[in-house]
Amino acid sequence: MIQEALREIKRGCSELIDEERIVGLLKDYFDNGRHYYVKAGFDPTAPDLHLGHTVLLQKLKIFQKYGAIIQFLIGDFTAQIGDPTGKSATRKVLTPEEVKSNAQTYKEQVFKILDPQKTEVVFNSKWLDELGSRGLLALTTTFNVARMLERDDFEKRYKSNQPIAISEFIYPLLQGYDSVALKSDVEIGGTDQKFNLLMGRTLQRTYNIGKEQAVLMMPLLVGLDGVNKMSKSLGNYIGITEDANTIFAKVLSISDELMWNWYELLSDKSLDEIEELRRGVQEGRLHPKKVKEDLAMEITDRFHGKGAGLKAKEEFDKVHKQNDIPSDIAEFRFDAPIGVIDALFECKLANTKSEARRHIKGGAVRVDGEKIDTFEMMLDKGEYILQIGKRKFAKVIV
RNA sequence: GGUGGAGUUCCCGAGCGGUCAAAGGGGACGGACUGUAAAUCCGUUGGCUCUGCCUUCGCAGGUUCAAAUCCUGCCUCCACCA
Repeated sequence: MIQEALREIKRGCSELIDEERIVGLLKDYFDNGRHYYVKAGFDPTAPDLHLGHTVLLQKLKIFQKYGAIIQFLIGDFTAQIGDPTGKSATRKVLTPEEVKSNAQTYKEQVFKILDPQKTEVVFNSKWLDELGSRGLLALTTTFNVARMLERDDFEKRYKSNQPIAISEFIYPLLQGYDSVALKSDVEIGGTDQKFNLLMGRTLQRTYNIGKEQAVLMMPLLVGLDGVNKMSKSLGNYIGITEDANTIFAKVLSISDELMWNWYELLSDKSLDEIEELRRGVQEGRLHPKKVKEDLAMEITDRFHGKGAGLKAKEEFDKVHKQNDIPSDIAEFRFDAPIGVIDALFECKLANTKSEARRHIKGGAVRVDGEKIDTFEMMLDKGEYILQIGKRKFAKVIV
């Protein structure tokens, strides 16, 4: 029982520190029904979650299955500093209203995965505000610069004479202090958080709270491009509030190779089931596309309710396999005959008229399914289906 | 506070008086091939009333027939020294 739980907990993780501690917690839960606390911190500056964030959420869900109470920490105080992951050090300070509204958004999105009954949403300003200068000073004396520089990012910047703000040194301390205040038993986070996560252990020891949190690190989800980590700024992401058809289509667009990684990190399927799928594909019994569709449907269902995935798949097949037009394309009406180029522009299929021309020249434009090769075509009274490429459609009524 | 360097089209990065809407790469978008996958190959990548015209090379002026390229001032970023 414990072994099975442990296996699920470790699934996909890149590193687990203090496995014995986890085993102990699980044992206590199975034997005595005692709950324990698993902490995960989130930044309130970016309330829109994408699939990358859900890797952690999936993991938290598994913990909930095995007796954990989740401490869903919203770092409203620490957001004022900004985690020093190499980017710009200064950040916009959020107003309390903004934090509140972002937190609300979080809750709505997060509870699509987590069980609210087993989750506590907490804000670190609660105890960090109270800490005061005195407390902060005390906190800083527990650590020293040399050790702070052990952190990869700091070390690199220090050696290459890049600036490091003092406040950036404070950040890991505060995050670690969160674990002291919350008395967390486990903290999970991305691999990029290793230093901060370990700080929680160190400080729990320093402050003598009688336990040291285990640390579970998850790899960063690789984005749609198959190369970089999923991030909004790189545009290789799937937002969990995106519509069902988009989510489905985006998942289906990842490479077969990446699919297995996503299965491990995002699917509710057991490791055995996934292994079986993999073998099936290897032996040619299963078409990789079919396997990927299942994953796409599972993920779509997760955010849009059961059945949404299947619907999205049907819509997808309708558009692509049968070369049919989608069922919900935008309609545009014009009072007078209009040239194709203007029509493409007005229907927003092309951002500029020059772009419209280029697409025609490149053979990408179809009117009612017929490829056109002239700029001069006029759309007289009637209905037309305009199309650029395979997926951009518009209906024109003159 | 002092000294030196840099700001180019979505990004990186060449260009250093005309042949520059600006090399090359990346990304993006289109085409072929497929499973609208990946990989690969090809094309496009400032705007428009499109064989031409207009606006772009940090900002503002100036020199010149002609400037991204030269000069002046300003702004911003960075490095080194203090």
